[in-house]
Amino acid sequence: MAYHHGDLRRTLLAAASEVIAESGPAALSLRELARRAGVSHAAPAHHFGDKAGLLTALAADGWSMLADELAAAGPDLREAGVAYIRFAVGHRAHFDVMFRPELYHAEDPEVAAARDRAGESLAEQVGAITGDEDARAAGLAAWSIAHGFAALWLGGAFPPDIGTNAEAAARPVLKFLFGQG
Amino acid sequence: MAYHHGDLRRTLLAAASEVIAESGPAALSLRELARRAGVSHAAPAHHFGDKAGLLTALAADGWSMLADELAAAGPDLREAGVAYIRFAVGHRAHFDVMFRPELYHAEDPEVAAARDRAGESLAEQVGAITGDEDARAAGLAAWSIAHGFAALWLGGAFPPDIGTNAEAAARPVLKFLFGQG
DNA sequence: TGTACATCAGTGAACGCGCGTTCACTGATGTAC
DNA sequence: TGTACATCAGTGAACGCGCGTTCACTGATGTAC
Repeated sequence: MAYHHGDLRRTLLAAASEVIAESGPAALSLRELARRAGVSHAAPAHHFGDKAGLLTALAADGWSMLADELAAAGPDLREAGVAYIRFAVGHRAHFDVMFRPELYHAEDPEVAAARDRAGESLAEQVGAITGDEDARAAGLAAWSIAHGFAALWLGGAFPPDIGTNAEAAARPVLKFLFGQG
Repeated sequence: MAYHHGDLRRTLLAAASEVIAESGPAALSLRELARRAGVSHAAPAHHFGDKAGLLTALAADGWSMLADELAAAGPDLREAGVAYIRFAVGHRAHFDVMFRPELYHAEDPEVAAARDRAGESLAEQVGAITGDEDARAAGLAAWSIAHGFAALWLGGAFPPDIGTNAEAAARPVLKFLFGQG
């Protein structure tokens, strides 16, 4: 192992994802990340300042990826819901952290920009299918159902016979909200 | 202060609710609870065995209260959604813990019984408004939207202009799901 | 091509802290007689 | 009414642990000349 790791920042973020996906953000310690990266225990602080700094980087990445996936889903609100759930299941650690603003610097400019970008995607998709009157309630409903499904799925709250494919399980549920069309 | 507290178990659970509502379950320590209850630091372990034991008691209380509130909402599914959200906002600590089964003994018989009771309430309410065909998807949709709204509300994810009354904000959202009737 | 130097990524020893758990104990309560 | 005894709620000292943070340092890299 060279003295200079070369890509330690990215390696530490990947290790953090693993730990959080396995045991939640509470179980995260900088020393554990250092151990996983094969690096001295003081190295993570060198890159991120402190634990909140590392989680801020993770949250920023998460909001940014979510914004990309929502934009890629196109104007179909139901597809956006599926994309939201796919993101949550596929990037569990990011999803977990993003919605715990008390764990990171939520007002960090990079985080705020990515979060706003995700919000705008959703707003456009909602606007495309509703009148202005119902737009707000429809947007909250769409967000709530996708978020709730993802959270309950990740928490293992659904009965076991729902299977292991979140996307397939989600489609009929989202269909119920947005009609059969 | 008498040597025998008299109601320490209940006092410790109440203190745990406060701490969790303020800072999340990760911030909970038995020693902090003992401090709040004005009792020696070893006393909580005496009552609950360990931290997971205390959270198990909290989860059991939570599922039981939720089951009661769902039953009290009557056969109207939309009212059940409102009751679910009211419970989450009013008993934030219980709600937080209930859906983190990794933190407590989720297979504890008392927990399982209360959780099943809540599930049966929901199933009855869903059955009352849908054919059998859609019952499953409708049930998951109803649970998802109520749970998602509650989680996003508690996480402070909604825009500030949504106000401070969760129940009032939730009604038009739930209406969007279950029709205008 | 070679040397000097600045920069900065990562080290490792040291610190103090709060935690969970253990365990022999003490004091209050209630019951038997 | 009084005494003996069992029970159990709560004590407090002690332990070892992993953590975050600090700080003087060392080794690798890149650039100027």
